[in-house]
Amino acid sequence: MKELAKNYDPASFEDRIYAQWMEKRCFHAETDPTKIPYTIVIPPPNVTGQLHMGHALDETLQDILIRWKRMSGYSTLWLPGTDHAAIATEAKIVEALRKEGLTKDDLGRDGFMKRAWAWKEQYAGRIDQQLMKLGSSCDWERERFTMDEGCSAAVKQVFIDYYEKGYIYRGERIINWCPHCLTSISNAEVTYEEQEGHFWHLRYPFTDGSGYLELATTRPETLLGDTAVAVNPKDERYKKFVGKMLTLPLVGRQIPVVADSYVDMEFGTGVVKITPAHDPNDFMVGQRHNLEVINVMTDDAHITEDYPKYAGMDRYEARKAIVADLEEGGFLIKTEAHVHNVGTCYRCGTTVEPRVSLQWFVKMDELAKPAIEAVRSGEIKFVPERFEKLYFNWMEDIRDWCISRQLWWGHRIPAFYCDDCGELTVTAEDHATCPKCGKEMRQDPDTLDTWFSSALWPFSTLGWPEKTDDLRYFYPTDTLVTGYDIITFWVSRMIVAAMAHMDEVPPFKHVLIHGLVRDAQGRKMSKSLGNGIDPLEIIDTYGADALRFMLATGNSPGNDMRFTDDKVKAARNFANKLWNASRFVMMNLPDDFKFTGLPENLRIEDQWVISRFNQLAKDVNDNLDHFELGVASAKLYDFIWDVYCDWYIELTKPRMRAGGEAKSSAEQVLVWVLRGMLKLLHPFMPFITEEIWQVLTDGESMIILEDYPTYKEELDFSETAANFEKVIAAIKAVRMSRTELNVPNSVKAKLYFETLEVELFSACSIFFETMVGAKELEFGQNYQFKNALTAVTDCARIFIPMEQLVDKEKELARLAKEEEKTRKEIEIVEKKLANEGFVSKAPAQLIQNEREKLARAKEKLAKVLESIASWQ
RNA sequence: GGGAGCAUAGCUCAGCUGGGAGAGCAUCUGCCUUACAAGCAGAGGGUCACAGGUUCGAGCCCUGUUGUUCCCACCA
Repeated sequence: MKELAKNYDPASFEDRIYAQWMEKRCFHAETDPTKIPYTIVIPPPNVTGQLHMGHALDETLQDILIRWKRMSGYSTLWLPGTDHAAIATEAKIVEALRKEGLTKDDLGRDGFMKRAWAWKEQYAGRIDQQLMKLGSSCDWERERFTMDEGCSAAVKQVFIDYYEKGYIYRGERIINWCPHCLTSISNAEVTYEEQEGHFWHLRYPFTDGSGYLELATTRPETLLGDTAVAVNPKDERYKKFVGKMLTLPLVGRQIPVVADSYVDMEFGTGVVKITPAHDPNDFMVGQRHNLEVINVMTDDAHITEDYPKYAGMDRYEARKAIVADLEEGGFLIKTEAHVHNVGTCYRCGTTVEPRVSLQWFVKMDELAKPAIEAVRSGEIKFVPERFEKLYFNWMEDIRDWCISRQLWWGHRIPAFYCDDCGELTVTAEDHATCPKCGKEMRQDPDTLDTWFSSALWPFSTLGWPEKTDDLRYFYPTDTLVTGYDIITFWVSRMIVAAMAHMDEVPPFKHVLIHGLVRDAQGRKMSKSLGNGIDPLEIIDTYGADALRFMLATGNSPGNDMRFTDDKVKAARNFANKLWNASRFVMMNLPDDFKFTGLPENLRIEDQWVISRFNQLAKDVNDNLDHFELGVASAKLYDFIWDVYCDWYIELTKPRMRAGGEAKSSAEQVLVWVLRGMLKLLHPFMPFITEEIWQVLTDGESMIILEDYPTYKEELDFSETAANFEKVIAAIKAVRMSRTELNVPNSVKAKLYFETLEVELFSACSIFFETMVGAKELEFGQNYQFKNALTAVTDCARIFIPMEQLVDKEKELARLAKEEEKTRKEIEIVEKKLANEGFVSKAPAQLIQNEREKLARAKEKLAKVLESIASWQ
């Protein structure tokens, strides 16, 4: 038999194991009608050159689920995400071009796209390298979909369909514009931050010279585009001014006073200047009052040529200049400090500029209805459930979705214009000729919001709109794994798209929501803070299994987790423990060892460990079924470390030394449990389990092709196991009194038992000899020792007579502590049983348990008291 | 302003439908017991934020309070 290397070194086998899975096509998805399909969707990796810990979490969770399902007999497929980070991607490429002294326009659209693809390929290798170990169950060969290769037909189809049904329209809207990225960004992509600014109180004079209105603004530079001043119609102070004209300072334009309920009478002076082109609310007021929309800024937020004095200044320079001019002209009353929220671009951090422009929109209210219903009816379930509220909040208050982006990297909008006659055509063709005048048409230069194509992921990747076998077999998918931060961006839109285009069949059944991975201080990992951790470095240091296990353990779905090195280290130590335990088992196997399964004659400790394992298999399957990955992995950790390593292996050591049947039966049980354990753990730590498995089975099989263990009725030995727990309790009690009294392990002593369980303990005498330094065991009643330690459990009193003097005070103190603990327990249980309400209403089984507990505690107390008395 | 989460050991967090307060790390004690010092055997440490309520019984359910984090909306 091969041997495991002396040291656990993940780097020495992880790559090799991965290559084997790929070579044997272990995760190749098949539309096998004899199997149940299990499809999983995970979010798009961000192809910007860096994989974040959040993606590592996505990959890990989905990989655990896939492996578990696969071993449980399902045909599995995962749909990895697309490259969604269009803005960031484009920005990176533009930046690279700039360094070469080039712009997008120098390359042209085709040249730019070529360049972008080359850039993407360059990073793809790195991303794959990182992803492969965490998301190793992905059949990359088959599942490589990209934004232009895989699903552009689907994107066009959906766009045209929406357009024909009237869900897509083109309209002038006030949108968030990023003057740095030069593109519109959706409301969801704007982050608000508090900034210290000023409140400038201004004076707008009436044209007829009859005084002025005072108003306040935080953005004086937008004054150039003012086309009205508004007051609340109910405001008695200003009622008489409604309809009068004002002269706009510095500009001289005549603007009306309008009445609109949008104005808050309580705030400021109750008078608001209206700039429809540069504020969303003002835009709406402007629409209600038919106000002119005057844009005063260029794409990159500089003042336009229309205002020669300020032309070319950026918005902040213009603000200074205008404030100075206002002051000079006597229009400035006062300036106050003011803290207000400013919208910034979530990508580059630039303050967004509300801006009127012609954009494409999807009308959402109708489309949202079936999507809301899909969750409401329970067809789609969020885990944990509370995130459904977030979903409903968003969907029920949904706004139209601006889908056009002024980027080149993305799906182009399939709309064409005729420059001659102004005709608009929407078509799937790459070129269009005008249906009216026959001229070549010009395609809309914009691209679609990347979430528009991402929203189609659950079916576009399966070949839709073609009716492929994959689509029939794997749709709808089972589970979506993602973080709560993109429920609104992506999850909601996938549901909407599927309900609209897949005959109202929801795209997935479960949405497993996980939290964010934060740094050790609990801060969000971000580039600007520089606190991001590269998963690849962690893998290099500790191994992929350790990182995976850490990510899956010790947290519950939807809650954020902090990333610390210590946690990864703990996971690595666990892997090391498993490695060494396996090594121990294997080095004790004879050369001609054949695994034949559980032997006929199981000893008590065998039944105990088998029964515990059986229960573990049941628990882990249950937990995984409920997406409780953290609980499942914690149970595996406890079983492997505590039950198997610290107890069972130790228990078998005397048998291994003894040889003969004792040894050979122990070998079979050790290997049986080890095999089962490896299989149960495999989804969580695939590499180490596969490596150990292959050595253990002489490379004859792969663990990923094995069946996942489940609960077996015939392996339930809970009664024997409960008995054996008594032995464990006794060993622990003896250990405790010995260590408390500082009796080293090397000091051997005879143990005297007072117990009714003579048979049980004498059968287990070997364990007392090897584990707590017992010379031999004797059973009897009414022992009297002058100089002995006592260990008390609820079914036995054990004396350990010592040759050297026992510290009487210490031993008495220890016993007193024991007495107090036991008395407390008795008190609690007695109180409970004395409670009439409890006895009459609690379940019978519980009452029975309490009675037994009381009896045991009383027995124990009696024994403790006896021991104390014997020292007097 | 609307909504949600969190508050449990020194730290990081588990605790699934209400039924004997847990883990890892840290601390202390004793061990190189030939699988493992990345280890072994033990110990100490918690009014489960606070106040009420429901219940025979509350870390868990309800109400309120405080602290904290996040999301959405608004902020002229």
